[in-house]
Amino acid sequence: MKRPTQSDVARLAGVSRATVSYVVSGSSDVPISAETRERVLKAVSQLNYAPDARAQSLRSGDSNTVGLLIPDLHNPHYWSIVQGVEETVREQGYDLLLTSTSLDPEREAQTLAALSSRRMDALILTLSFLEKSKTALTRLAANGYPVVTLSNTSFNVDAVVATYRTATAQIMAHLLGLGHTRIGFIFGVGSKELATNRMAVYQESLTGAGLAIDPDLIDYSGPRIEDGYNAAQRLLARAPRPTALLVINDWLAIGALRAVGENGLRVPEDISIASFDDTEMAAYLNPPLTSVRSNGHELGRQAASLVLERIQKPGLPIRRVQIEAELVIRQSTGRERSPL
Amino acid sequence: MKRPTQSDVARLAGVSRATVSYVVSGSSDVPISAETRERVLKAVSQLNYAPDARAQSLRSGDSNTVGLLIPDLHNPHYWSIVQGVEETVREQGYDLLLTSTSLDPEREAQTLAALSSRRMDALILTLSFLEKSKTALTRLAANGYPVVTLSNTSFNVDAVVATYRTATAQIMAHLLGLGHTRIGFIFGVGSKELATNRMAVYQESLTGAGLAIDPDLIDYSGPRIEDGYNAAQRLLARAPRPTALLVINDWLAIGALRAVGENGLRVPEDISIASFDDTEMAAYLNPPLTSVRSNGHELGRQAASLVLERIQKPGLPIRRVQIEAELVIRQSTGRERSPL
DNA sequence: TTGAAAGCGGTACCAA
DNA sequence: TTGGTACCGCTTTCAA
Repeated sequence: MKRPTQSDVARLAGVSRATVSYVVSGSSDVPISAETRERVLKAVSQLNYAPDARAQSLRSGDSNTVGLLIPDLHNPHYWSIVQGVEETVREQGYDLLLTSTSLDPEREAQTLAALSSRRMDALILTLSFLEKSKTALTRLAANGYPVVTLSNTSFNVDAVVATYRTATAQIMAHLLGLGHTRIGFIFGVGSKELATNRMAVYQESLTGAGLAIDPDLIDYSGPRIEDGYNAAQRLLARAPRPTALLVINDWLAIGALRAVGENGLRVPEDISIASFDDTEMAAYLNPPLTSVRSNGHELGRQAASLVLERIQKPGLPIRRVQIEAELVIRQSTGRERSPL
Repeated sequence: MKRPTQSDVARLAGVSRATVSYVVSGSSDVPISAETRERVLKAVSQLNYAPDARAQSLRSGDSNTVGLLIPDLHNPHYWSIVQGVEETVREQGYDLLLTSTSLDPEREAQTLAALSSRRMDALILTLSFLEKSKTALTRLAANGYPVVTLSNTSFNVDAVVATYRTATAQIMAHLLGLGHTRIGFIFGVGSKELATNRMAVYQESLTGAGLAIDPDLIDYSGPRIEDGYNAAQRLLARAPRPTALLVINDWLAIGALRAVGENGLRVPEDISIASFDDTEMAAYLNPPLTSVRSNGHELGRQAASLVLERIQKPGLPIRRVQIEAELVIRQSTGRERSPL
């Protein structure tokens, strides 16, 4: 049993396909007699007809769909981005095509190409492998196709970027100010290209304070919550152990928090923990997490707005929205006073 | 600057459109001379041509897209479902169209209708408002369209359901066995239709133990983390306060955990907390959460597999996969011993 | 081995 | 106020 088409409706109502189209689309500029409209509508509901969005899209040129590429569905920070995007595009009558690359560089490039086939009205990308995806991206954006990236790229497309420089300097100053001199860094990021400036500021702050950079205190882990746990375990096994842990995101910080607890250490009395993202749960953890707020939800909303606006006005110049991350101090950081 | 079409490639390569189609699709059953293929491929890359997926879909009948409807993007449980689905469909070469209804009954029904227009190859639905969405759903599934629901419905479609009965009875027995007689229930669920059996078992267990059902101990809250926090605050304000809190999901449990902490109570010494879902973070919270595992990731995978299989074999009988939720006891529950 | 042409299900212009 | 029809970009017979 096939789905009914416009023709089926037309036949049943005894009108032409054009008339069905007029009635169904409700275009007010084509006058249709009340009587005809009635008949068509009856046929529509009788057959349970719904126009084929693909055909409409093919003909009209737009698909009412926005594509979103996310590196990793495990990280709550990305969820909040998705939320922001989904909300915003939906408000404007668009649907969301979601793709994740599972942090696989090959897949990221492939996916970019695949997305191009779908002729969506716009694309929102949180790229992880900038170098690798460069060609595909520039190709996509070449003809003024609405694309916005949420990564700190230098590509010639609209961008919404969270800038971590200042906030990272602040969190380091905060920790240093509390007397911490051995600050571990759990750097579990999908691709190192991504958070380089946070790493840079971490190191600058250390040397700026006259401290040496101890490679043993930097742990490159995976992106899963247990990776954060394991990284923290490794770091805590150092002697002397770090008295503060900077964690690349809240998700891993949860794992770190657990590891710390299992080692019989209290936060913040024995060890301080600070992280990035400040996702919704950060304030509710035990203890509430000191975190650098990057506000994924807002990033998502901004990105969606930008790209939706570009659909309307293709002539717009390239825009670059900076959202300053902001340090939120809670109870997971405190004065250094552990005997070691 | 428009995107190049098949015709453009054909013209540049000096062949017919059909030939381009053959080469691009790489269909081995149509022999193409190496020389021609070469020419076409060169034209393709020169023009940067990518076939229009909408046209392909319109013509060939399938869209390689699976739709997923989720009630609430805030709840991590749903995220794990999304993950499972996304992974699975992607493995099979499908894309994912994600829609959330933000727990709005009207939107749920509308969305269902809208999804129907898109002629996706299959639909995976986690409905919240069963009664309200009934018509739209049955209409959708009417013609053997591949639909699977993750809700405990009686509709005549494939279903993957987590059954909570046994596990809920177990968790109640667990709490009761620990000596708790005042067990609060934070019931922050999008739609009450959904978790009725958990509520039923909660009440049955109470009466089964010779305990009265105290309506003051049941808090109907919202689905956000702060709703869990507020609900717990309200419950803790009762006199005498509950000595255990059963929370409808991990997300709200995080909020509850915080509220408990702010009241100066220790978990589990002063109060026990147990919840549902056992999302990834449950084991890492402080203390690790006793939770009923419903395994969203697995639910998502199963649902996707089911529906993908149905695409292949439309004749399959309706299937109903039950996944038994399973009690995972951790450190957030302990013996009742508070002086009150 | 390649090309011509008929659709897939709509939209929108032009005529009637 | 309604109908005829060209076309969106592709796939797939059928012929050549």
